[in-house]
Amino acid sequence: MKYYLTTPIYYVNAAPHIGTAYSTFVADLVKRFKKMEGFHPVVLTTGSDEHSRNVERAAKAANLSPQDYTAKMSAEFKNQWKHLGIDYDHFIRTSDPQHQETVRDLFERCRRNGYIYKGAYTGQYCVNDELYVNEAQPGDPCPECGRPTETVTEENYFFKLSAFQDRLLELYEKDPEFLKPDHRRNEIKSFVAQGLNDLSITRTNIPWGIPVPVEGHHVFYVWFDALISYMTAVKAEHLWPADLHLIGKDILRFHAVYWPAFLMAADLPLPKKVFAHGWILFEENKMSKSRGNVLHPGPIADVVGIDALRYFLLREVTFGQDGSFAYDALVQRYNADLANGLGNLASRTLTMINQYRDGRIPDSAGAGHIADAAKETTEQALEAFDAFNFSKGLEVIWGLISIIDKFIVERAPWQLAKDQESHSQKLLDETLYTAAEALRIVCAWVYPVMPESARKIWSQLGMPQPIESITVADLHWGRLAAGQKVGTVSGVFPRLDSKAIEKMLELEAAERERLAALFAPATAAPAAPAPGESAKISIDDFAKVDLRVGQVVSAERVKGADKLLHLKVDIGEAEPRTLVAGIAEAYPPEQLLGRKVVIVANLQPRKLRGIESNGMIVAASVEGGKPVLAGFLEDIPIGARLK
RNA sequence: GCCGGUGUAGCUCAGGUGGUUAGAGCGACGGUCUCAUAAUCCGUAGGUCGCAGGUUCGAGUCCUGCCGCCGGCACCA
Repeated sequence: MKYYLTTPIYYVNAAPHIGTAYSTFVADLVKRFKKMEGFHPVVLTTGSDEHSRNVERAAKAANLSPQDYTAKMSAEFKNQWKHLGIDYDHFIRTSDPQHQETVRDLFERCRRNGYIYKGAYTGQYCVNDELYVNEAQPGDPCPECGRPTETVTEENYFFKLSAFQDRLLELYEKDPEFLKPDHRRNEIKSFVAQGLNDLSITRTNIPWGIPVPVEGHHVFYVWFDALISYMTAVKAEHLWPADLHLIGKDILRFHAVYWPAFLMAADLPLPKKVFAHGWILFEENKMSKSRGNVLHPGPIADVVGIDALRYFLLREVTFGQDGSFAYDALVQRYNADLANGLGNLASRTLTMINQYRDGRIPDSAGAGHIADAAKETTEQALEAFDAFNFSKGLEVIWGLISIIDKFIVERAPWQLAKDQESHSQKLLDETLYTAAEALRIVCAWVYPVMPESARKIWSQLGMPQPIESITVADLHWGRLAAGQKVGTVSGVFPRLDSKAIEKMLELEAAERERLAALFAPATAAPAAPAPGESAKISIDDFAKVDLRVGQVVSAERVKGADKLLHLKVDIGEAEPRTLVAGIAEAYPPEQLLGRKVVIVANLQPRKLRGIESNGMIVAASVEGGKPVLAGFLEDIPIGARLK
């Protein structure tokens, strides 16, 4: 039976980081595990999502054509995955020519079934997130990224998403396996239950995209073209539907709502499962470009090894929930679990076989209670891995390592070796066989998570069969052949010292420089404004903004809104200005009383929650962080203008 | 504001349908063996099980209220 799984098709506006690597590591693990379980073929698709106005602009900023820019970016992804040992089968680029055909086919199918219509859209659009902001006013910032939205008016094709509300709800209800983890399914259920709006799926005036059939000047909306790449990749092999889409929680809605609706509309089979994992935080904080705390997998892998990074992420983070990466936690877990645990067990077991049995696996059935423990371990680990609960599975497997270590101490083979009595020698045989056989089983279990390290231990055990071909049958006790010659013993996980962290920090800094250089605008080119950056303005432009010093005279929360404060600010006019500011989460109202703040005095009035806001309070903010108000160190009279 | 989740030893977390002294791993401390990567193994850790009530012979385990944290939606920057 085949098994087809996918990673997200990664958006090419940033180089791969530890978050994208995480998704991809898990996909690689699942692929190897499913192979062990006997699925055939097991096929993994990854790729790059390359269309959109934003990509087009980024390309322009780098003084490259979209083709060249995306080629460079997708090559970077491919290089990273190669460097990280990812065993993927297909790398699909949404700009691949064969992909156009699939997209058009999907569109035609939907249209033939009556789920596409032409309509006009006027509204706010965020270039950065490819997002239409339905209820936004002109000039409003994007709810996702905070960048200003742009007003667009387009005649577009719409997808009748609203027609699928019931069928989607029925899907979630009838097939709980479709969407995991459970709490994500509940979120999506309540989202869909609130009602769905039709979706504009084409764009005009963007040359960089897949042209809509017949309509030369339309291209497809990036999500309409991206999701279907999962099908393009395996069209020739007829592997659709996918058995698993691994995604991050940030793109859940596209995969759990839009995607199945598109497929329903086209009369195509639905994927079997969508699993949304959480984010990898850096020491409890969200990683983001603007915070400058994005970590990359290469520098970490170069110091501790790819496998150790994989192990850490999978063991430390409960799959499906957010998890935290920290250098010291990585080093600690490496030393405790890999060096002292698995590495040391392999080392002591193989060394004893060399010393006491001349490097040959002794003839014995092994100790029964350890065989039982191994069987129990396998059962529990299988259950955990099948449920995508990798941290639990690894915990169970490490439990067996602990049992063997204890068993070795109880039997004290170094004592038995001194006694030439046949009883002792037989017990020594049994002890060594037991340890080696249990190690073999642990090693087989470790393979999907840490392929290279498992391969090393496997070969040190002298196993004739390549580890890539093992199956669940190899997890049974007694498959280790007596008389087999073990290989040369060498440490698989050398202990790390504190210098490892310094080294990783150094390499991370170097990696950031490399990536910055790679994606920097070409030096000779005139610097076009990139998204998030600002174009230069003249002093006259600046003079248009009336910034004033004001003093807060009253502040209260706006009922029914978490983030809004209703403020009255004295800026030296007859009456204090009334304004509404989204700073309630950062500043309790009483803390603001009497505070001097900076106000944009000539902003167009706007009603928020029924209160007319006449101006704006100036605050600095970072993505995902709370706003911080601008203020003055010296005293300054109310009403003073900033210029 | 609405909906959902969650709050247990320094850290990460287990603790179906309520029942003797609340557990594991890691870290820390003490001890031990010597095959092994100063590893292993053994022992110790006295934690108001968020707070306050309630049901019950008996509650981390059920109910109510409150507080904190997280997520989704709304709202918003």
